[in-house]
Amino acid sequence: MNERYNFNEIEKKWQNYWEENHSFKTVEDESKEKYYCLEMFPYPSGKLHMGHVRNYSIGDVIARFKKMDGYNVLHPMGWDSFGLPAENAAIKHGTHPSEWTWNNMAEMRAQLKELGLAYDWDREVATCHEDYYRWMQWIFIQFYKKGLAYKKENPVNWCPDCQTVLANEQVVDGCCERCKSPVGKKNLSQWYLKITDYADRLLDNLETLDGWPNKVKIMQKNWIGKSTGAEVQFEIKDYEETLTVFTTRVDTIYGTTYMVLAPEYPSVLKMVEGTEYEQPVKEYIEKVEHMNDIERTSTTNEKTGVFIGKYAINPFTKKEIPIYISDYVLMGYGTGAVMGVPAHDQRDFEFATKFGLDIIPVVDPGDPEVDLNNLTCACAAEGTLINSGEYNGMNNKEAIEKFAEVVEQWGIGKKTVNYRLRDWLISRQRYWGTPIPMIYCEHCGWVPEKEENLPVLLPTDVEFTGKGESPLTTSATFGKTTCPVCGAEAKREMDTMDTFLDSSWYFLRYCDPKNSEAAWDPKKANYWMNVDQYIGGVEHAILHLMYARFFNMFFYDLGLVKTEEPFKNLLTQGMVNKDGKKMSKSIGNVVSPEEIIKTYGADTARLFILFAAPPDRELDWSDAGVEGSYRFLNRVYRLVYEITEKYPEIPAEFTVSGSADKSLNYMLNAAIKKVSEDVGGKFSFNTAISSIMELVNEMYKYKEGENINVGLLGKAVKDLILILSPFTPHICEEMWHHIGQTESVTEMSWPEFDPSALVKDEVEIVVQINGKLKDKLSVPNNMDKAELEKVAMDSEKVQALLEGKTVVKVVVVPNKLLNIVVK
RNA sequence: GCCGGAGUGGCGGAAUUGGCAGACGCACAGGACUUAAAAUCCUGCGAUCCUUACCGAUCGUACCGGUUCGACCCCGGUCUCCGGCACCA
Repeated sequence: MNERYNFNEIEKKWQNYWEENHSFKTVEDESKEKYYCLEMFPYPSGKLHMGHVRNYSIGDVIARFKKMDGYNVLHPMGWDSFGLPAENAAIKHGTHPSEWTWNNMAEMRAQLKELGLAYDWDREVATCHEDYYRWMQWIFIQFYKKGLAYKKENPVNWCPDCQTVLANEQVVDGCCERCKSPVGKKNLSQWYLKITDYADRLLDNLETLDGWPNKVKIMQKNWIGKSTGAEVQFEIKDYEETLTVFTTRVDTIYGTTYMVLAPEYPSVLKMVEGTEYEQPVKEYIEKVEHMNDIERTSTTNEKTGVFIGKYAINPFTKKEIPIYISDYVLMGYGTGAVMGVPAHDQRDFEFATKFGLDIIPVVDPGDPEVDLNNLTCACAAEGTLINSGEYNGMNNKEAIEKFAEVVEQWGIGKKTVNYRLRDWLISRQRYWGTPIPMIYCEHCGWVPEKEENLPVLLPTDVEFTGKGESPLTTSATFGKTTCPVCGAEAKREMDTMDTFLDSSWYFLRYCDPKNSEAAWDPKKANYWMNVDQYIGGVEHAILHLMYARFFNMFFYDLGLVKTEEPFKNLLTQGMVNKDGKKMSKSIGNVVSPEEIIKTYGADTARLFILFAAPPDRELDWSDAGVEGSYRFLNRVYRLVYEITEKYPEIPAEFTVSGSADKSLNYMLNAAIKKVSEDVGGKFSFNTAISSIMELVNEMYKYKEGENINVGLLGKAVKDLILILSPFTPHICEEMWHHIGQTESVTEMSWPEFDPSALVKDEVEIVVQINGKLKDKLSVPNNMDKAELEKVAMDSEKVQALLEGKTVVKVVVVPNKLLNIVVK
């Protein structure tokens, strides 16, 4: 060990050591308790950013700690390597997406290794590798076989200029992010996964996820958006068809004064055909078609709509009510038809006001401030029914149940549940993704590729123009095949899968990454799953984390995994900002991990990022703060160096005696305890580090004192290195070997604290008068209440302060505090 | 609009969950070492007041109120900021 802390040399040295010794290789071992620590794998964009560094530093501390704590730790890393940027790079630079991606992965892998992350690199997976996407295709076919994958024509985002479908994320302010032209809707036949079949389980299971942040659970709950209500059928006057509405407020049905359909409602055109309403209705539908989602769903819009010339009949009042179409009703939710109750729904109120429709109050909240005959806005409050025939006086909550029963008896409706959650559109007109392993045959329709023929490989003879359909269509060979059922000539599906599918099961592939017979061996998955700790950005709170849960439930149903939920505990880390703003190229406040590692080393970068803020909070990057972390590591290094220089022989046996010894021993054991708790479960890395800093300060003080107990000091050095090692592994490995250890610090057991060292001989008691701090007393530990009270009352200071006062009461908390209440 | 979360020194953040508010670090100021600087070490560092100074006093965890011997912590209300959902019937 050098006199000076040369992080460059040290870090390379130990990274090579770990690699050569396969220090983090893991195999299944039934005799040991397992711990699966997982961080969200990155998209190989080319360079690591600080968000990655934070994410992986957190995971690394946990993984290293758990390993030292005796667990068999699985800590893998891989690449979410399919996706659009590779294709855009191909268009821009003329490189193949594959080349671009693999180059990036190599570069980022090197950066991850520079951070000294304890991964089992033998388990590395890349979703763009045929060994991976082969099983992705197999999984898709299992979905298909269970009836959970289907093809359907639906309106999707369409850029007329680029001639392609766009993902929702690629539509910015209603325009194509690449060419800026307005995005429209187009009906396309696309593949969907029936995630809605799992809506209830996805929702109900949230209750069991005790180890998840509440915030994420609520976000998923909102996203699933379950609402219970009823469907009710309305007859149409002089027309044979009926219309069914969905409502959560069937209790207000007597107040229904009109009906609205979504403009896309299938039978609207038929209903107006040949009437004077045909023209205006068509015009309105066309206008709505040209609106993007932002325009259409804005709540600030004034209500618009068109009367279609027909009347529905309210089944309860038998009154005729006019039927409109309006863009505020969405075809994709409920039935696409809504009963308009202006008195009790704000949207309906606005619509009715605009079109001069009746507003009939049917629920009286009994609130004197609400003038039911002169409403200025809809009244959504609970109350009793009025204007509701025989049901007047009934509580409206009861009426919800009652009316649902009534419509069911009449055979015109039933209680139903609706979800905001939609089926998952997984088709992408892209090249760089998993080919959907489906084949279209004239005779047999859509059939899956035979499982033994997988993978359906991505062809290499394709062009990337950024225009037209999927680049797969430009391949001379890809599309032509034969039907797996009848053998006739057939065509392959040209679309690829949404990359969110790839990332929905990678945690299972890590359990058995090289399996060529199956996606994974359930035995291995049963050993490792579920993930004990998952760590990643909160931006994945809904999509990724819900898709992965959906997949895992499906695998559970197939008997491929033993738990429904894949992630037992979840930690969502906060963003890394600079000067209070998100780091971004356009603002120019990006701090690159590369530079920091070059200037200060990986250990400093890791330490700072863990020390500067609790993991789930935002972290503001501070150059001065990094300096501070660097200074601390230098301080530790110097401490160890100086001690070993001065005391080449450290006795193994020693006794703790004298106040200085006791104080150091106390600090040492307190730090071990604190770090164990903070890293082991609370994930409060910042306070763990601060307790190590306190220990280091104490050791410096002790070292300069008299009567040095070399044995004790040596023990402190040893434990200090051990408890610091999960945070800053390189420097600790260096110091560990320097103090004469021959095994890697990563193979060591986590030190245990000695509870007796934490028992102080004397404790400080706070003396309060009327709750205000007045004095502090040093008394023997565990002094009993009565004696404590006596000692306190006898103290000069208290005596003086009590002059002329009457003591009403004395509250004593042993070993802590004493409060004298006076008048 | 609905649903969450948060508000503590100049800054990042602590506080065993009702018991010394401000640990640890950063910044700043003063000092030591040095020809000098860097590095390092030592001291101070919530506000106001009193005092020559030491000692001390009062206030202080967004704001107002409550419970309690005692409140950053519990309860009621208000404000601000952040996040999610949102014409979902």
